[in-house]
Amino acid sequence: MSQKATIYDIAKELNISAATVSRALNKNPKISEATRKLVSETAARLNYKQNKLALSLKTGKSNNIGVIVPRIDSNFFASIIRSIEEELYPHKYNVIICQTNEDENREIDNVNTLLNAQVDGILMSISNTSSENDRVITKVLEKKVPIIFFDRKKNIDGVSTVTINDFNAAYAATKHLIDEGCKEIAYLTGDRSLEIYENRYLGYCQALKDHGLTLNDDFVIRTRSKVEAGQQAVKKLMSMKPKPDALFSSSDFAALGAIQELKAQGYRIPEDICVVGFGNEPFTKFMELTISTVDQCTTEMGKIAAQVLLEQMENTEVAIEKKVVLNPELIIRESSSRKTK
Amino acid sequence: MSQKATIYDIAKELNISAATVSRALNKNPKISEATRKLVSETAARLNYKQNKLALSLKTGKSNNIGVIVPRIDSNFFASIIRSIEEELYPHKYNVIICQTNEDENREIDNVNTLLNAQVDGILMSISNTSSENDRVITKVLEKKVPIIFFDRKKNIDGVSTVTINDFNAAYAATKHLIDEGCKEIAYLTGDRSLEIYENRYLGYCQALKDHGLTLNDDFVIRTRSKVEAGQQAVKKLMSMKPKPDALFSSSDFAALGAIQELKAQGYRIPEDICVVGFGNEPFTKFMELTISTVDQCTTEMGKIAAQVLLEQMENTEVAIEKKVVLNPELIIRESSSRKTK
DNA sequence: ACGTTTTATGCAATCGATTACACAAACATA
DNA sequence: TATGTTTGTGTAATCGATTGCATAAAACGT
Repeated sequence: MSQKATIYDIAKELNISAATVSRALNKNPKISEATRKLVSETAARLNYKQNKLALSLKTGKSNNIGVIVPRIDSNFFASIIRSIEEELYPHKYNVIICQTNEDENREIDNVNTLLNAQVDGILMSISNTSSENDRVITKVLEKKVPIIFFDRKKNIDGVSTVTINDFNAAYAATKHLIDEGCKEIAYLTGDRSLEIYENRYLGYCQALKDHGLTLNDDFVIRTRSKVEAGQQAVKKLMSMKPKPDALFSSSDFAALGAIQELKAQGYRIPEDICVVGFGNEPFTKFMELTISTVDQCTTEMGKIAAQVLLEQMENTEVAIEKKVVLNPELIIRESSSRKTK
Repeated sequence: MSQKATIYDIAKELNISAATVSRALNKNPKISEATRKLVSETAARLNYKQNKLALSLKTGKSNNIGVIVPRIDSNFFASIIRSIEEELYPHKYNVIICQTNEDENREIDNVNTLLNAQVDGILMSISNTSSENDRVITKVLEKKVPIIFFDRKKNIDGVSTVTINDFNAAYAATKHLIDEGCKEIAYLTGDRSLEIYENRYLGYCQALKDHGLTLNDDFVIRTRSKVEAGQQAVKKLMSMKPKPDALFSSSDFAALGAIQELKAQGYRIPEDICVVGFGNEPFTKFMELTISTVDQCTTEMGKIAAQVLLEQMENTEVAIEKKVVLNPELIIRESSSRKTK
């Protein structure tokens, strides 16, 4: 009986037309008070729920937006997604999430799925830099579906981006280490084909240069964002001569692994070697030895990305291209504070 | 030009009917090879994407499922959601996420929004126990939309659930503390109007009883899942006489706060007091002093919840009610290991 | 009492895809 | 040659809601 009621069911029940029911439910002033009341009572009685699919088909607006990230079970992305959902909720948009697992094919598939689903916009943190990828993004733009990159971006005409200033962040972190008296600063980098990692690398290099230190290529180690990878990196680094007296990691997880391995090898932190991570993962402030890191303003990033998207969805005609760059904050904690010790 | 192409655009282009185009795209064998080729070429050229909204309206299946959680930026929920998405992805379902922030009205609103959006099923971790809530769930069931509770459930006829055995977990944790020689075991509890917390409490009580210890009500403290709350609780507990010699917390965060405060007060862990948390948050194994905790098998929970939902979506007629209970694992680490020390 | 507004409602097209049914053309069979 | 069968397409209805246009009924003016 109660299954899914439509406006036709209500219309039949009351012997009126579906058009009248539709108008009554939408509080169209042309409908008499008496009818409106009858309709809304009947709707409630039949457990009527408006079918948004039908509405979307008619209006061409699904009120769904898609979010594509490498994975959601990382504090960074989870926090951004939370923020996006919070920002979009009052505007009645639903959030569809897709994970790529850093897989190019899945990324492309996700974009196509979202287009098929007729999302009104896409928020995306890209995970690879292939040109096949570019082609898909271009198709999105051709369909006038606004798309916005956050954090991990790529420069494509017409795509707005919301990122942090990775260069400045890395520069500040490196300078901080120099200020603490470190001279042999190693750097654990992520995949530099991604802009964020390239920019962090450049910030690191520039800070060294500006302070009269020379870049030692052996001190730059490609490290996955894993505890074990940090441990490995330290094993390699501490067998070099000279040894580093500071470590800047583009990942908090690698920084943690590094710290664990350093301690295991008997080094004192920050006395013998200072460590700074990146990401402000929750654990960095929970540790016995709190870890210095860079906060990536996830809440703000999600919020602003959503806002920029909202703007563009209202303004489908003009393709405004916005490039928002947030300024991340260097959080200095025990792992790199020699002076206050 | 390229905006959104429909099968009608393709039909016009080739001077054939939309029906033929539809059949060709669906590889209907009645369509000649020649036509099929022409159609798919034209579709590609026009950047055609099937409009799933129209399809969904026709078939009554949206291929979207909704996930409702208190918030997604917690490791627990993020990890479950990841698992759900991974499980549903091969089945071509999209995941719409909703956060309640533990707010009853928002929870109800989310359910209604999902119904309006015509989701094919709902996965939900409830955050309150009002009866208004019950009524809404009942309406979902009337519409034959399968709904499944995970972790935080509520007993409602026709609703399948996937949970962990909180009673056993708490029992095992408490017994472990007893085995370590603890006799005055305090317990930090969450909101006991939620089943999970009530069951953990009962497990704790039963373990005490079975081992000849008496329950001391003063040792049971309502504590939010926050570091600060754990600190507060310890301040209260350690000023009692007798003091506890063990602490079982229903939250890892509270356990962490407790440990910090205990150390600040000069207590040794686990020598003076043992601590066990709950949740297996990432930081528990990263700490200098690793924290014993209960793993809630998030990956499995998400996976199984998704599987149960898939089953029920295929079987809309028969309302199978499944109650899956996973067995969580007690992970013993340094914060409660006296013997191995 | 008759034209003119106003008010409230119905009709029918539309959004984009699917599909039962109909049917023409080509080919096979008797 | 007449009839049956196969093959490939087209016609039109359908999913559920909205909305421009038409119109009947009521209210009003003179």
